[in-house]
Formats: sequence, C-alpha cells, structure tokens
Amino acid sequence: MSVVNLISSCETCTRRWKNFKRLTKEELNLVNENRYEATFKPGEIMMKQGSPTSNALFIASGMAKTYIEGQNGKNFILSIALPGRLILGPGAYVDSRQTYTVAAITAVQACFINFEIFKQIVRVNGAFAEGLLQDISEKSLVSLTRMVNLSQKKMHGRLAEALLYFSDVVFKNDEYEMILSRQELGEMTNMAKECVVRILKELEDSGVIYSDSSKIKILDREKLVQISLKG
Amino acid sequence: MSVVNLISSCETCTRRWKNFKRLTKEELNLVNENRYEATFKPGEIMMKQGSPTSNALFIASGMAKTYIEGQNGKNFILSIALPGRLILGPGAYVDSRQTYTVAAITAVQACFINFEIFKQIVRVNGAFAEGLLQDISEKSLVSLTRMVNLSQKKMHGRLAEALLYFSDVVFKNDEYEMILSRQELGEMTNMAKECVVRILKELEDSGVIYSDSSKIKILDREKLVQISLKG
DNA sequence: GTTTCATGGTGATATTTATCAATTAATAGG
DNA sequence: CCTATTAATTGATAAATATCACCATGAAAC
Repeated sequence: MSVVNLISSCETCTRRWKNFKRLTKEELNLVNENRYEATFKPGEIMMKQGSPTSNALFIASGMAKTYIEGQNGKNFILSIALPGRLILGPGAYVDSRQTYTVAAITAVQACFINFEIFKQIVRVNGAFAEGLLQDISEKSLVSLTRMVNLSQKKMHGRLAEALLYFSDVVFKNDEYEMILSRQELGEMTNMAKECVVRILKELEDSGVIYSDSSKIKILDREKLVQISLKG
Repeated sequence: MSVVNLISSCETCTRRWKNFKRLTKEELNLVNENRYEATFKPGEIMMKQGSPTSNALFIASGMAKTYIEGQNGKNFILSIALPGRLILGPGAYVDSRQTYTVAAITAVQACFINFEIFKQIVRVNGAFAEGLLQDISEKSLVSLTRMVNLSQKKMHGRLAEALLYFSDVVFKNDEYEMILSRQELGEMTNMAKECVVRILKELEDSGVIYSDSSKIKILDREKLVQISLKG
C-alpha cells in the first residue's frame, strides 16, 4: 500500500460520493484536508472487521469485496465495493468498530476520510445528514431483502440473483469477468463451492448463460430473472 | 382500532423514544401536535408493508411483530416491536414505502407521528439526526448479524438464539410466555414448524429448557448460549 | 521447464431440513 | 357444555444441500 496523493482535491474529483454535493465549500475543504489516499494490490485488506471506525472509505478506482468474518473462518460476502460509494459499516454509529472487512479484488485506489470530521459535518449540515440517512437506509433495505431471499429461495434462485447483481449493478453488462472464485460466489450466496460449480453448469447446459472459469455471459436474461424470482 | 387520545402529551410520556430528549420544547410540541393514538386488538395489522410511510410508529404499551411478506405467502419475522422503540423501516428514506408489516400480538396502544414533520425536524436538529442515525445503524447491525447467523448456523443454534432473544431483549426474564406460535417461531428462525416442535422437545429432554405450548423457562442458560454459539 | 499450490470440476455419500399424512390437544363460538 | 377450527405433535419419507475423496488444470515460484 502506497500513500502518494493522486487526486488533487474532493472538489474536482469525478468519482466522489454524490452526497458531497450537499456540502458547503468550507465543509468540502475540511473533508479534503482530512483525507488520505492509498493504493492496494489485489488481495490486500483495506479495512479490517473489528478495528476502530477511524475513517470512512471511498474507492476512486477498482473493486473490492466487503465481507463479514463469521464462525470457523467462514466468510459471508456482503457486496462488491465500487467507486463513488460510501463504505462505512453500521458499527460506526453503534460501537465504533468496523462491521466488516474490505479486501481489494483488483488494484484499488482509495480515499480514507477522517470519521470524526465526517460525523461533525453530519451534525451541522442537515441536508448532508439526510443524504447519509438515505445511503444507510438503502443499504439496510438491500440487506433485509437479501436476508429474506437467502431464507426463502433455493440455491438456483440465489445464484441467479448473484449473477444478475454482477450484471446489473457491478458491470452493467450482460457479459463480464467473474472476479470472484467459486468459493467466494458460495460465500455470497450461502452455498458450498461444489454446488456453485454444479448449478453454473446446469445453467449453461440449459442455455441460460455461458460460463467458463473466469467469464460469465447472460444468454437468456428473462429465464435467469425467472429463476431468480421463483427460486 | 379506536382513536381516543389517552396520553396527554409527548413531554410527559414515560414510554417515549429516548431520542426525543434531544428535541427543543418547540420541536417536541410540534411532534405532539402531529401525532395520533390508536389501540389495536391482538392480530390486527398496525402498518402494512408497501403502504406509504406517512407515519413513524411507536408503541406505548403491548407487543407487536414486524415481518416481511415474502414469496408464496411465506413471512419472515424481523423482530418483536416493544414500547419506546422507533418503528420505521428503511424504506422511509428510500422509496417512501413501509418495508415490513407490523401486527399486534397483544392489545397495543400506539402513537403515529407524521413522518413529514419528523423528517423536517431531522433536517434542522443535528443531535436528533444523529440519534436517528444511531437507531437505524443499530437495527442495520442487528440484521447483518442475523443474516450471517441464519446462513452459518444450523437449526439448533438459530432456535436457541431466538429463545435467548425473548429472554434477554423482550421479557428480560428466564421464564416467559411464548407469545409466538410454533409456526411463527419458524418464520423467525427460518425453520419448518415441525422442526421447531422437535428441537424444542430435544432441548427440553436434555434439560436445557422447560417448554409447554405457551411457556418457556430457561433452565441451563450456559448450555443454551453454547448451543446458540456453536449451532 | 519443472514444481507447487490454489482453483475448478466430478461422482458418491452423508447430513440437514422440509414435506406429507395423520393424530391429538387447545380454544373460540354458539 | 358441545362443536368447529386452529395449533401442536409425531413418524415416515422426500428433497435440498454439504461433505468427502479425488483428479484436472493452470498460473506462479523456483
């Protein structure tokens, strides 16, 4: 991890969190003065579950995975962290501990922003606070929906959902690099890696997707959506 | 549902949300002027998933269940709603729809507070906004933890966890009325009702709890905690 | 280029959990 | 008090999913 500043300022940054537009010039300056950049290589841990929430994290370029480390070394992948999104677990406002670990998947350029400063601005800027509330609420809604889906859908539905997540949210394309291993896809959908392999093959055999070890192509989106819904 | 006001004002209410102490006298008055009370009988729906988030809900007395209505009429019970807690799904700040349904379990006396007023106060009172952020973050953290537990623990662990939730959070007592049916306990722990019955019996046979159809008594808490952790 | 190690993949089997069918207890109305 | 319903319970069975053992492949390390 290197610490050379590559982004000149928050004001001109094109990858910044959209809620920053609600800050005054002074507040944005304050943020800018209390940030530091870092770059990470694939596999490196950017933020560790349980450590103090001293910073809010943003990704300027690249992708990372966020995951909770559960019992017996079993991980649970929450999401793919993308540029422009606030990465800050709910623990920040509860026990001041990181709720999850963040690890780089590709090369990542990241910005850390001092959380005390961040929190201070939230207290005085109502519009910014509301933006944060929206952001946290959105994530909370996603995780509630996900919890219900994990509970009520069977493996086919859960895996189909994950494939659509990569297509719709991460890559915005029907064809993409599968940046997660089969093991990790399992950690995201609560399946054993062998089951991931088998169901990917089934989906390929029935012409819904093309899949090799590193690439996914959605061939019959309607059918995949059906599978994700009917579960 | 009747609509007689039984509580004279928010200012003197002993069951009010603790975050209301951060309001000014004027703001608290505003809240008080924009609330209405209602009482519900057991089983009645107090708030319906998908309906507009026109109000934040508080319970003055009694208990309710909050649940998400999933596919094929399968419900997923999120929590037992208790006096003094804010009941407002994340949808309020996302799509202005109720994220879950709330149904009375016992007789319930409730307060509905106009959400526009509520939101307006959040914008101008930073301390109140921070309190709301803490509240939402707490719920979000609970649901993340729950999602991981549902994924990684087996039935015994999940049921033990639910029994401890009733003991530690809902009743604060090792002996309590089981206000949920076996079916509902299943909707909370993602188990079929038959499995709930069987595992309750196993726990009773091994001396960890006493259980009849309406009562639970924790006999060996340490063992139950072990099961909830290892399970 | 060979070795090493992680990942992908496959079949057989074990475990977990749900479903089905039937019976018994509990409860609400009349 | 009696009857109609709903919930609780039980055993048998089926379905879903995980685990195990193993081999193939491919990329990184030497």
